[in-house]
Amino acid sequence: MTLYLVDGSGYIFRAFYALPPLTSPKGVPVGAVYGFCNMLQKLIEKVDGKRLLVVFDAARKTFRQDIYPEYKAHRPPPPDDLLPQFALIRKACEAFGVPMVESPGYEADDLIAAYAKAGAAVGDNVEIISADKDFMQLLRPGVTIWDPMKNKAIDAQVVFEKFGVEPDKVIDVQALCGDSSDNIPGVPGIGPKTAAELINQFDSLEILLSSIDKIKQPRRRDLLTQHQELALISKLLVTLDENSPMPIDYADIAPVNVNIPERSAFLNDMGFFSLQKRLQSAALPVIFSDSNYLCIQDIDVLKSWIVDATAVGSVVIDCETTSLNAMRAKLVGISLAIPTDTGYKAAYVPFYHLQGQQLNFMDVKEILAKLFVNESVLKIGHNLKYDLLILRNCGLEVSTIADTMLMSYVLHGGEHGHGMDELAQKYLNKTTITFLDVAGKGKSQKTFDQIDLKTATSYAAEDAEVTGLLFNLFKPELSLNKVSSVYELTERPLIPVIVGMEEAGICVDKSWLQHLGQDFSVRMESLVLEIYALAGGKFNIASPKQLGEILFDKLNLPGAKKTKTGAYSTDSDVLEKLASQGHFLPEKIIAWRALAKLNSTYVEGLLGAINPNTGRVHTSYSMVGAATGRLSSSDPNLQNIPIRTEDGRKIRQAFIAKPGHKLMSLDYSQIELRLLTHFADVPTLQEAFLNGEDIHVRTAVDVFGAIFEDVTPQLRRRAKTVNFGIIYGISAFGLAQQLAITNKEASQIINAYFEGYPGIQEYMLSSIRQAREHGFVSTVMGRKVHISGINDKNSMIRQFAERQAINAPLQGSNADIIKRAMIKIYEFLKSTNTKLLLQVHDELVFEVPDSEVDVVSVKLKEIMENVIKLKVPLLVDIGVGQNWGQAHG
DNA sequence: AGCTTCACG
DNA sequence: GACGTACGTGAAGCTG
Repeated sequence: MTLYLVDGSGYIFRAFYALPPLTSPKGVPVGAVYGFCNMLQKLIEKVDGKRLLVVFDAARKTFRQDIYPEYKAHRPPPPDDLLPQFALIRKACEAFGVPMVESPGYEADDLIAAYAKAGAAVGDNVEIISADKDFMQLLRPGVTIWDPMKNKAIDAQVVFEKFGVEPDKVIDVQALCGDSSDNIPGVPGIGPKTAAELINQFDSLEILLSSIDKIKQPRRRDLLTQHQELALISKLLVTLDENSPMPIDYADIAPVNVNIPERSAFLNDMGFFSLQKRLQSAALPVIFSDSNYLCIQDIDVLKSWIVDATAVGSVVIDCETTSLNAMRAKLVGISLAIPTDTGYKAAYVPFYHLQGQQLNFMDVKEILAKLFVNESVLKIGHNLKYDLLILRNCGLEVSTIADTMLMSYVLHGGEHGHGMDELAQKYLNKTTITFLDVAGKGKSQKTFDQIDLKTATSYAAEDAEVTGLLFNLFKPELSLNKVSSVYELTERPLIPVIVGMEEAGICVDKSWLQHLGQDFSVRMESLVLEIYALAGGKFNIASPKQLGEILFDKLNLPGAKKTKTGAYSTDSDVLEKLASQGHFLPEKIIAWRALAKLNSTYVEGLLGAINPNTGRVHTSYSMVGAATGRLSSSDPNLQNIPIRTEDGRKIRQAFIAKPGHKLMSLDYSQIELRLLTHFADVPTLQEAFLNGEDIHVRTAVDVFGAIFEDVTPQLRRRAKTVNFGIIYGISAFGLAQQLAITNKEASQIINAYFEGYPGIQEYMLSSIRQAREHGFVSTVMGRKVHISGINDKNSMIRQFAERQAINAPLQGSNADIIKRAMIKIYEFLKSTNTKLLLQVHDELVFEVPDSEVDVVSVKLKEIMENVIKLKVPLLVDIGVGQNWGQAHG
């Protein structure tokens, strides 16, 4: 048995100073209470049936003041914001069902010592939850200490580092060196180092005092002789009273007994919504089938399942294939799950496994096709975008869909990932069989068609069942959490749009890429020779480690910076600084790196990504990749095709329209700054956007105080940097870095910005406040982006979260707007021969028949600009050309 | 597998 | 008083 003893009073003070100030909806300061509840919950999760006792100080006056009136006398009274939190923390203990004790005349520390002794007496383990050094004296076999703020154990080694002695001698050292924070006098003139040395030599204070004549140093001898009394009193003061009275008998400490309604009421009262939500989603009763999944090998059995699914009105589907890349994958089987009274029944229908008795796919297809297009049967899937693409490539269409991955995304975006294995663990308390479990990993990894039917069934059917159970769980949550509209109007209708884009792919000019590859390679070869000559020898230019050593050890160039792992940094910031000082080697490295990047990532990457069947490149969009609501693109990533340099634009020119067509690009102009203007309601910026002004020039005027006609390109660029900085949740340091100015100058610019654009600072503060109070921020469409770490005690983590809170509504609203535009455009394009091919966050790329260019472009622009009515107009720029380079303008 | 660097919005 | 930051992604090569 373990007893956990929480130093409640100590924790309150530490939490109060370590955590950011937080107020409840009623305006009561609750920062320390929040920290306390979190800590308590973590403990309760860990404790699991064992016992927990929170110990408080009863009042300021204790027996120690009788011995020594000055004890803790200089301590200021607790700050006003902390006072009301003492009572709230006691309420928190009640709400969490945790017993607590206090005893008049004794400090929490004494009670903890007494309970620790009682625990040791009956052979229990005792863990003290506190970072207070005064507990170190209690450390012994059976008694451990845990620092709840730093989340680490305080063991004998930590004690030795602090006091220079073993735990059992700590009080002797404290008696000698005293403690200014508690006003314990000790022996004046003796510090911790000397104290430890003396105690290690003499073993205890008493032996030391009786052997003063053995001390060689005359000064120490005098001090000790003169202040013997003080030393003995100090020892009394620091020694915890193991015999203090225990208000609850050791044997009667009740196990934790949570009263859930009471806890909910308390947490809601405090405004701790994120904690409340976390606790609600824990411990849900979910019934799994007996895991005796059926492998369907008989056509009549399959038919009966379809009858069932049709009768119930919903079915989970999950395709098993040979590849994660949907455009290259071959379908080998489909699992199904159908709701029952208690949960789901699940089965697997294999047809293209290499071994085992299976149905003929043509027969299966015929039966499933009817089910899939039946609009009164809901087809549920996890990442249905993938399954829809696979099925479409087999000639199967699916209507009326629900996607548990997207449900998780709108409910829990920013909280955690949305993979099925992770969700099953988190929400169903179920460890699923993973693909790696059945297929192995590395070179010997099997494809799914090589898996035996029994194993395949247990994996595939389980996935279908899990998906069904997740659907049951998430569906009611959507409206409870007010995210139904994001799910129904944005995420779900986007699925077929993305399927269409991935299926369409885009044409790349193979011979142009090969030509570019040649050109880049030749230029790299000559750079390599120059680099070796400048470096005085051969080395691997692609190795940052070797490069760093050459630049900073061998050539002793200035400005060496270290990365967080201690290696030399050789990133472009560093190299460019060196190059600007006239060093040739860094300049050549920069040039080589640019070409190496273009060659490997783009020339070779894109050539390798051409699908042999379609001759086009098909990216895969992740609908849940970015917490803010953005899409992400991979395999290959077509959202980071170069454009900023001349060589880079040559890569972009490789994306071409098919014969008789043009590529057309429509992008939202300054959409995030417009959104900021909308959210912050800044009159001058609204006016500037209404008048179609150059917004960065305007900023130069408003913030730098320039005259409109005098804004140079350089000044405009600086203003642009500031505008971007604002969107990113500006910090003086970050802006200073970016503009190569001092922190002070950067702060002045930021202040000028806040003054010139009233509303901006309020927007930032309200975003941060919302994140603190609710754990998420919201976009224009009501998407929630959860922000974690906003209440963290570590200021770095906290400030990072604050910048996220500022940026996420802007980035996320942009994502919402373009997604809604894509959905509307998809409907419109059904009546044309134009296809939407790519999305790059604020840009859409289309392949348009030459004859449709004029008509379609007007309509697309209109749709995009009118997705939503903001306090500023949305503006879309259009470009058309034979390739993406031309189209982007 | 983690780190570093760099491509984009 | 020190710390170490601009927001969001994915891919490639090196290193251990």
